[in-house]
Amino acid sequence: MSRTRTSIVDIARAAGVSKSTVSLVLQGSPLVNEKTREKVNALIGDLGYVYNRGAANLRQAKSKIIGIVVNDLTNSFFAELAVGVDMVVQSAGYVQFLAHSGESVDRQRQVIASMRENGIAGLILSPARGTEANDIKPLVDSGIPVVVVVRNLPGARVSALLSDNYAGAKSAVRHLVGLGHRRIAFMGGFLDTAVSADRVRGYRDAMTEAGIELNDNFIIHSAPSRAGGVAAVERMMVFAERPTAALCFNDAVAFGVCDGLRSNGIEPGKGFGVIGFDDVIEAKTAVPALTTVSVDPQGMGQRAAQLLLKQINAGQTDQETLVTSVRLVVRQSCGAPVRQLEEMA
Amino acid sequence: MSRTRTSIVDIARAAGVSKSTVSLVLQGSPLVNEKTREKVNALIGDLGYVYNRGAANLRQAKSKIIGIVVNDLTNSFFAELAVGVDMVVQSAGYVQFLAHSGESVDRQRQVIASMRENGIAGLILSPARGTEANDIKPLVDSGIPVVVVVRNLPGARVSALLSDNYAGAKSAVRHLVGLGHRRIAFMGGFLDTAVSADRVRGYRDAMTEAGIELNDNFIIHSAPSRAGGVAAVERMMVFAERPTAALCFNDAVAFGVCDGLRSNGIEPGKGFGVIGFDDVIEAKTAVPALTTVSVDPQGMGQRAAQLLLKQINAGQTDQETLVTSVRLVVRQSCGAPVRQLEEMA
DNA sequence: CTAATTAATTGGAACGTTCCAAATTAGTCA
DNA sequence: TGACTAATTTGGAACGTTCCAATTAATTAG
Repeated sequence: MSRTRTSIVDIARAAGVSKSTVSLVLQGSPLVNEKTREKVNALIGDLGYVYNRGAANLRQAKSKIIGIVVNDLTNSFFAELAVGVDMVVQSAGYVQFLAHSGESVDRQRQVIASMRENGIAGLILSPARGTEANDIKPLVDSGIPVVVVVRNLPGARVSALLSDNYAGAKSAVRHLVGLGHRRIAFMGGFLDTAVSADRVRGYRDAMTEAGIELNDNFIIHSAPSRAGGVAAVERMMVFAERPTAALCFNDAVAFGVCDGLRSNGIEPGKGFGVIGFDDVIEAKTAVPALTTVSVDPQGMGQRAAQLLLKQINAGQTDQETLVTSVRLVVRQSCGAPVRQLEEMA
Repeated sequence: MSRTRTSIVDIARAAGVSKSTVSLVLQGSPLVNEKTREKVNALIGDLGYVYNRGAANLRQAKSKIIGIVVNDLTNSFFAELAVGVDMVVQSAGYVQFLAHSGESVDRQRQVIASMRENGIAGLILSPARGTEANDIKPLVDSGIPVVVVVRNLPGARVSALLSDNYAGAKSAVRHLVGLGHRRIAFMGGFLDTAVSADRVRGYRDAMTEAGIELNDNFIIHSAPSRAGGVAAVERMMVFAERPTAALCFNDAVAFGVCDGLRSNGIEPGKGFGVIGFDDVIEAKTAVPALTTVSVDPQGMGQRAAQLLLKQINAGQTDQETLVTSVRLVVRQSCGAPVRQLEEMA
């Protein structure tokens, strides 16, 4: 309602002191006398003053905004990741600009440009499919720290936080083999992302390692979503010799596979072993509880944020690539005897 | 890497023109000569100039940032809502500050304060449980438009966008009654939110309307999550006379109920009718596909954003409360004969 | 060719903060 | 008390934009 927002000079005038002093109070400087500090703080409350961070940034060129753009917020993996980032970012006194690229490189470029204009101090990026190092080059050239998560961006001079997809896939397949499965499928995802490629590679290597002949039909690509999982099962059902278990590209696909199996009269975890990837929250409570390779999206978000903050504070932009290890969480869907390998949270 | 970011005067100097002219070009003013415009634009590209929106806001006091805070990003309902908001906000040239309150009123207060400092032009708020009108009073008093979504905030002078929970619950129960059910439960959610209260009220009224005696045991409160759904079923199983169908607080609970039923040897949609609420994306592809009251979170986000933008542009803050109607989407989980009432997308 | 228009351009003030060097006040010691 | 030091306080000058009034250049009319 107020014609013009009350500024630092308004409270300075009211307190009978200079704007510089008020500024000092605002920054909690020890230089200022206790009595004046109190007077100023009281006035700040009374006059309903709100700090203008924009003006401050203008002068000191260090904002308290960090940007995060994810390729698909609708996927709970990324939503959790964003929550993880938010937690640490917020408690470090920063605020988070979140945008969703919807897997569109164009849109991603737009939002990154927009974030730049708004003066972000750093960026966490889960790149849209098809993103190239060049897309973020101007940003990194300008010296703004960038941390890439989940999907790598080869050639870009940025830090990256990835999960060990290869090892995760391998251990999942080994576990299925250990349960006696030989005809094991890989379901969901396309080969257009490094994540997918790594998981498939892990699957392949584990199979050959176990002395099982690879059957290319058993790698069934489909959308990395619940619907994609259903579709993969449909395609599998026409095979003469069907798989007895599947490693899925992610948990969403795995849930879809369970759905698909059931509508074909097969009970997941009984007639067919299913393993997912990511360990989203629903994995634990689903029926049957999903055996999955735990990536801990929220923790990943936290680590990404910490890494970014470190770089922001350090000033220098020495890139580092962290591959976080993953672990297989055995629950019911793979058909393991329950007594075995209980999850240790 | 550049010592200091290149500004409007840098390109002015390079182009041999005044900073005012460059500013004019930036705003696409028709006042400037075509030739100079080209020259300036070229320089802008070459020198890697990036617009400083903060400085501009300082002068013109209208930012292009809109804030959105949701109580739980992890719930896909809210994630989709945020995506909806993002879509229209982004195409209107705004950018979105998104924060997640995690149902904590304190944190919510913090992030709203932070957003204010950063000069948001408006706020979309899905309030944390326990939020009061007073919590956002300073914000609305300062003249910043606020749109409250999903949960109302009685007493606050803000616009609200709610869904007709009462009518939705009623129509769901009527449908179950029409299928011949008499012992119908309401599962999930607590009575601490208006949303929950409205849905329960709709359930009660529809029951009495149908001449069915209310059994308070059949209202089974639990966490509004998948795990809560499982828990509700467990509690139900000990009843001597069990319900034959349930209306669930939301889709997450409904999925949990399906899980719980199955682990008790009951097949959802066959032995027991299940109806959810919200219509999140997974509802369609789940097995059995979930009959649910469609709220269309993404569309709701879009409408909320449009409403907010309207208020921002109009300047005046005349509050309006919109109750959007909902519709029952009949799929498999309620046990309806498939031929009946097919979904019309 | 001059005056009157119209089209382009331009300085400087302003926005709300921080920073710096300098000034003021208070406090201490001989 | 006077000189010296420590503790506070304070004017500007920045920061990068927009806005306004005013100036200059180009065009047209008479």
